[in-house]
Amino acid sequence: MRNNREAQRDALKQRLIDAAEAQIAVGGLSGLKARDVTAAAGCALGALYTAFEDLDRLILQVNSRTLARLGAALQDSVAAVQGPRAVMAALAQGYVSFAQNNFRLWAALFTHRLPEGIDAPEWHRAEHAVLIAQIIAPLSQLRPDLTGEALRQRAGTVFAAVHGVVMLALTARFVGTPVAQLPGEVAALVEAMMRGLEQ
Amino acid sequence: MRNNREAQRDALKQRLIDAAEAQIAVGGLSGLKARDVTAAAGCALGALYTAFEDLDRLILQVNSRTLARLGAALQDSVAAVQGPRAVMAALAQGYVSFAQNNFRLWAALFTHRLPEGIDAPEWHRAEHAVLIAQIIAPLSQLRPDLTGEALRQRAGTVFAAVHGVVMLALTARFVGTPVAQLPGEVAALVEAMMRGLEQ
DNA sequence: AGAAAATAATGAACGCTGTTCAAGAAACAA
DNA sequence: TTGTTTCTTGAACAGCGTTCATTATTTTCT
Repeated sequence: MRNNREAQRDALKQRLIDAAEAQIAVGGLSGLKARDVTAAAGCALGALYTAFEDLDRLILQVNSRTLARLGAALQDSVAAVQGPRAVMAALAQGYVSFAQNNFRLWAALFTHRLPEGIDAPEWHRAEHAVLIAQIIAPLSQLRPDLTGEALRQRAGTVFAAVHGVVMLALTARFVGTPVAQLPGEVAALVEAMMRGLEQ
Repeated sequence: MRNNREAQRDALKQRLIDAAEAQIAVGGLSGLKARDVTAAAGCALGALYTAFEDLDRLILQVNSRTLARLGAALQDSVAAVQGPRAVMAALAQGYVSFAQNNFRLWAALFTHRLPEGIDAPEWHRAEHAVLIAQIIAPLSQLRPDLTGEALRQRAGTVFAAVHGVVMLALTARFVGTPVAQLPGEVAALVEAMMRGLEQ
């Protein structure tokens, strides 16, 4: 039965990803320990390295899940919203909420680095599109002159600007908006960008 | 001679900070190793812990230097510039340049975290004001209605937005503006924000 | 000046980390 | 069943930050 083998292997992988996700959610990326995660998954220490190349690749899987959940959350946030400006505002607030409610998993998306010289597989690279995908439609309504790569790039800049405000507010301890004012400041930023970006 | 003791102690501290700065500049925060830094500073491993409480506090000193240099660089970038919009644009470009030319030291400012539960001393906290200080004057010209804490907060948001774009462009490998387009995208963002922020 | 006390420098040793690998167990093929 | 392949195991390894008894130095006292 080859099925049995592969099934058990996949089950182990899932248990490891589950355990790693739980551990990151509680203690952040630096709280993820090989010994703890294998203990929680109910396997030996060495088994981790039969399922994944190393800890970094396991983190990749966790980040992959987080990106999927983030994409879904953003989609939900614009489900009942009409008009490009309102969509942008809703997306920004959805992003703020997700970052707050999934703080350590969200932070792991941006703080994790593969070892020098190794880059992430293409499928994972592609998953990051969810961060920008939903910005493109409303942006192109506001700026019909932008198309293709230029549009995509401007969408990336809009995302990065909002992300910067959220990131500094939630993680930097010296600069950054107080969390209580975060939704308001993000709203103001998005509105200003939209007004300014309109031709 | 109490002077001699203190002088030698201070000299050791300086050598350690120098060595740590050099090491971070080359290999990033994760490239900073206690054994390497003490070897480069010409002292024993244990001596580091007579000069600083731990490696984190040594990094704090390096970040302190970087912030001072960044502050000076921003000041230089607006030295011969007139008008609030032009000052904002110059500050943003100065920030982009500094981040590019001092990449790993700049990144250390935002990636370093003290151990959970320990927060940075007030003097270091205060040093981060340089990131926002120069934004306040031109912003208050564009928005005379904003004063005091509200003005300072909006300045923080403007900084965070620019920082986000620079950060994602230089460090995130999946999203973010290509470095070649970074100055242009930042310029567009700042202009849009300024246009949008004007009442 | 020399002796005593206080302080700093030293590097082996500790505990923790991610990762490996020889040995054993389990699953498959004959 | 028997032989072969595959996976699992956890002790062992190398590297890390940090500590601490020991040694060396500097300062203070007489």
